[in-house]
Amino acid sequence: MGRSPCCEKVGLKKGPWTPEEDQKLLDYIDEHGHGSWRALPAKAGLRRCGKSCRLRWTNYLRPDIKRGKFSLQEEQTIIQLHALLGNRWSAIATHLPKRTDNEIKNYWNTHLKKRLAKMGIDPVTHKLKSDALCSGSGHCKDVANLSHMAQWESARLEAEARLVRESQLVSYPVPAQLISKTPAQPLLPPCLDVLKAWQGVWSWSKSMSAGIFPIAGDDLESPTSTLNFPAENPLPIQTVAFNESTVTTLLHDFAKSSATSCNGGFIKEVCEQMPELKERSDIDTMGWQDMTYNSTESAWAVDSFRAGNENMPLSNIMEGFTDTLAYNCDDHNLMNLLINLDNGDKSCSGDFEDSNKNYWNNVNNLVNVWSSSGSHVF
DNA sequence: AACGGCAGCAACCGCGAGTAC
DNA sequence: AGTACTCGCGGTTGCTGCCGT
Repeated sequence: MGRSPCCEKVGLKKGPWTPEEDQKLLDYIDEHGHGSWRALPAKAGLRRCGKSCRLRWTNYLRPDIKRGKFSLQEEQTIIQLHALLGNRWSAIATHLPKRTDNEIKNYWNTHLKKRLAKMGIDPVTHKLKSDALCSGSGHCKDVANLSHMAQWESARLEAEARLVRESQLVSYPVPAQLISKTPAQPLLPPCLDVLKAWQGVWSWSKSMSAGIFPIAGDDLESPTSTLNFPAENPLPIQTVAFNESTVTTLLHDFAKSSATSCNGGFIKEVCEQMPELKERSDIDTMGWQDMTYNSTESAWAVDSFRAGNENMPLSNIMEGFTDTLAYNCDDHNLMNLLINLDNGDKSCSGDFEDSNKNYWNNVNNLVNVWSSSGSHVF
């Protein structure tokens, strides 16, 4: 049996909505709520299919929609989130209050994508097509660091999103001591620390290279970025803030996602390389050591990662570490561990040492923040 | 004024995930 | 467990208005 049509095609109106139709839809939803979209058109006296009604409502008629020109801040956010999340418009829209995914998608396709392309930035990878701007400034190293952080942030967004979902379905097996130490935190909006750090880079690059991201054309001079850093110290220490539940989920995912090459013992080993984590009895309590990936039981976790990161294999989260740490001579133990895991042929080079120290410091900061307060920073 | 090209955007389509039965 | 159904998402289409010739 084939797929049933969403509605009877015959006799239903298509195309642009008239003001009368809009009013009918508004009146009905105002009085009854939308309920079943499939049943709505008949009840509301509309000769439209339910899908069309839902789209009209969510993209146009809903009262909490902001229309009109995108602000510079919104443009920045879209570009940054697109770099993190790709074409996941609904996910991007959750970070832009009152904007719909459709509107953001259209704006990206008609404005931002072209603008980036014109500037020599690949709108898919968000990388410069030429490395001319990288020479001598060290900026590319910072961008590379942020790329690693972006991977973390992407994973964190995924984890937080799933926590939100799962909190409504099942109780996640978070250890009691974690729960008791975790202050109540709002689930939304998430703290986009990487974005803020990124804005710092963006702000810095504006002053240094006359606008590597001239997002809004000539009006770039209007200072809308929230962070500015002097050129002699362009990058702040980017503290990545995870709340405890998020880290729990993240590590949980690592254990699962890395299980093809190792079991959950990897997590334990990683944690033991980090003094702050080593002291945490939660690690054993959480049973990482026993975890292995089971495609039947744990498919949901893998899918969750993959769903939004088709271009970023699961192993890339790990690679984010291996790439960084493999160049950091100060982290031999963990480096070797990760190299072995990755089966890569990385050699230790000093070229990236400074910037990667910063990155590794940031990861340690993450742990510090986690251990000390569990609260978001910034 | 007429025409064609183009950009912007609303709306549609097909698919996948989740859910009810 | 299998099937049908609903909903949401992302890609794509096509209408509309603007602009240049």
